[in-house]
Amino acid sequence: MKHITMKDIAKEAGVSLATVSYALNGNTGVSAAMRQKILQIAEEFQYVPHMSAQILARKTTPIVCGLVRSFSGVFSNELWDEMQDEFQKAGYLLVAVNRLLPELIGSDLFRGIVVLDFDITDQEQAIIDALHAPTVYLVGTHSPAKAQVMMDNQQAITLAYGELAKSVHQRLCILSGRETSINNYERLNTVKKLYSRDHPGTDVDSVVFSADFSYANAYDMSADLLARFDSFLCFNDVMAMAIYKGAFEKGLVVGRDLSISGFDNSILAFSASPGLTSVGFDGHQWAQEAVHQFKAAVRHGSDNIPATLISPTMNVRESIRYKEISEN
Amino acid sequence: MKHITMKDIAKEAGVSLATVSYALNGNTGVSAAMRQKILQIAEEFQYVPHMSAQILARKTTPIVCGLVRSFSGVFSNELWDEMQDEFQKAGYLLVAVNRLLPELIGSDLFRGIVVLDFDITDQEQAIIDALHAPTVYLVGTHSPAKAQVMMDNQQAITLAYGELAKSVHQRLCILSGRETSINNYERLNTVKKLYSRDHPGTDVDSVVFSADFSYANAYDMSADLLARFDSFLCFNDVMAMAIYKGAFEKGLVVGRDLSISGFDNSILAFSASPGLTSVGFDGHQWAQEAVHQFKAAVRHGSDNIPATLISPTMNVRESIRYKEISEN
DNA sequence: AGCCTGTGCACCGTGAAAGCG
DNA sequence: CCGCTTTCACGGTGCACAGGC
Repeated sequence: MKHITMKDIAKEAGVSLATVSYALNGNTGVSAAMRQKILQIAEEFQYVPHMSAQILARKTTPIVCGLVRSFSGVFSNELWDEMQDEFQKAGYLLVAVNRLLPELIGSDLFRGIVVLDFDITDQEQAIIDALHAPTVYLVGTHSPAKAQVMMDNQQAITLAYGELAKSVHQRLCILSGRETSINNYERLNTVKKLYSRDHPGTDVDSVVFSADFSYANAYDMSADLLARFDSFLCFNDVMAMAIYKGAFEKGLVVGRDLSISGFDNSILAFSASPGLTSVGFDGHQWAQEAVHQFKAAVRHGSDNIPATLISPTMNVRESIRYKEISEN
Repeated sequence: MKHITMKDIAKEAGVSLATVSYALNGNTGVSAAMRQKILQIAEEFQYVPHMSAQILARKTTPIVCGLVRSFSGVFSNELWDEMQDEFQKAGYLLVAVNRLLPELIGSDLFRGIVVLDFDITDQEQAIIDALHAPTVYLVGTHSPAKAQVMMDNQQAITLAYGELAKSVHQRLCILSGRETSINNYERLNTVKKLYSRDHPGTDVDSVVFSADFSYANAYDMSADLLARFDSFLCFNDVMAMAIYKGAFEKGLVVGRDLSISGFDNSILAFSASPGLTSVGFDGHQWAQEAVHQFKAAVRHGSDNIPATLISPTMNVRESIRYKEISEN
C-alpha cells in the first residue's frame, strides 16, 4: 500500500515534479489545461500531500496546537467546535494536546499555541515563553503583555451580582475559586467592590469563601454555608452544583428557600433542577477573536498585542427567587 | 530566532552529522566519551529534533490521532488524561482532532487513529477505511472485524436493570438513545431480553422510548413519561437529567417518588441532586486496552483483531428507592 | 526582444547504508 | 570490529533558467 507522491503524478502526466508542484499549489507558470490535467490525476490517485515534507520544505506549518486539559468548565464542546471551524477558515488546522510536551511543541510541527485551559503553572509558562512561538491565551496568564482573549470577568460578575441583588434572599455568600487563577482574581476583585459599596461598614472577607473551583471542597463547606447564607454567588457551575446538593440534603429548595447563580453556563447549568442561572460567553465570538489574535501574533509576535475582552451573556433560569415586583 | 539543528551540534562538537545522529538516537558506533559530549551540547543548546524531518527520514511517526467530537459523555476528562498517559508510556504522542480532515489524517503525519467518539457516519467510516492505517475503535463501529475496545454494554445494562429491579418502583420505562449507535443497539437488545423474561406476555416496545441521547428530546417526553412510569432506565446521564427536570417540575422527588438509573457515570451523575446511580467504566483500564489494541493494529493491521470488552462498574447513589429489606 | 510554459536543482533536517582508516 | 565520515534518500518547494513562439 504505497503512498502516492508527486512523482507518481508527474510520471502519469508526463511532466516534471516542479510543474506538478506549481499546479497543485495554484501558482502561476502552468497553463490552465495542464493544471486541469494534473489536478484531475491527483484527484484520481487520491493524492494527499505529505504534511511533514511540506512543513520541512515550506519552513512553516498550518498546524496549531490547542492546549486543553479539561473539558468540564467553560471550555465546552461548543467552543471546541467553534475553534476548529474558525481556525480552519483561517487556513489553520487545530489539534488538541493535553500536556505540554516539549518534544512536541518545540519540534516546529506547530505554527503556534492556543492555551485553551485554566491555570498554567509557572513551569509550563516558562516552557511556552522559551518557544517564542505565536501564542494566544484564552484564559488569563500572568504574563500580561501576551496576546489574550479574556472573558470580561468584571462585567460577568457584575451581571451575576446584579441578578442576585434582585432576589428576596439577601444574605450573600461569595464562593470563589483557586487563588492562583487570574479569572478568579478579577471576579473576586470586582465583587468585593460591589459588595463594599452596597454594605458599607461590613467586612467583605467574612462572606467570601474559597472552594478552589472544586466540587468536593464546595460540598464539604455547603452545610455550614447554608446555615448562614441564603444567596450564593458561585464562581463556577461545578461549585454551584455542590450547593444544590447541600441544599437538597437539608430539604431546602433552590429558587425558593435560597438563590444561586453560577458561572460558565455549562451543561450542568441547564440540566440542573431547577435550572441554574449562570453567566456564560458566546463561543463563536470567542473563537473568532482567538483566531484574530492568533493571526496578529503570527504577524507581530505575541508580545504587546492588546487583549480582547469577550462580553458575557446572562442565562436566567430558575435558581433565583426574585422579589415580587409591584408593577401593574 | 533560529531553530537549533543537528548541524549546529555537529559543528560545535567537531564531528559529522551522522555521528550526532547516532549519539542522539542511542545507536552504536559512537564512543561513550563522544556521545556524552554530544548529549551535553544538545542539552546546552536546548536542541529539540525537528519532528517533520524525523517523520520524513524515519518513514514513521509517533503521533497518534484521537478522533473526539464530544467530551460530554463517557469520554470524559479522566479518560482523555488516561489515554495521554498510556500512549505516552508506549512511545506515542496522542493529539485530539474533532473532525475527520483528510488533509490531516491522510498526510502520513499520524501513525494511526483512535476513534474516541460515538457514531461515526458511513462517510467517515469510508474515509478511515481508505487510509488502511492502524485504527482502534473505542465506541463501536459497523465494521465488526476492526480492532475495538468496547464497553461491555450487555453486562452494564444488566447491572443497571438489576439495580432498578430492587426498587419499590416497578413501572419501568426504558429511555434509549440513537438508533444508529452500536452501543444503543447492544443495550437495547439486552434490556429487551431481560424485560421479556420478567414480564412474559407484555410487549417490550410499549415501554421503550428513544430520545436520541439528547437532553432536549428526553425533556420533551418527560411529562408524558412521568405520568405513566415511575422507574427509568436511561441509556445515558444526559437523558436522566432531563427526567430529573421533568420530575422536579411536577413536584416529584427522585429517589422517593420515582427511581432513575443513568449510564456513563459522568460529572452529571455525581453532581446531581440526589446523586444519580449510574454505570460507568474504568478509564484507566480502558486506556490500557486501547493502547494494547493499537500496538496490535500496528503490528498486524487493524483487521481481525479480537475486540476487548471493558467491564462496567455500578456507582450507587441516591436516585433509586429500594424496597425495604427484612433482614435483621 | 519579451512573454509564456515547463524543467533542473538546491534545499529543508534527519536517518541509514556503505565506506574507510 | 570500532569510531567516525561520506553519501544518498525521504517528499515537496520554489528559484533560476531554458526553450519556443
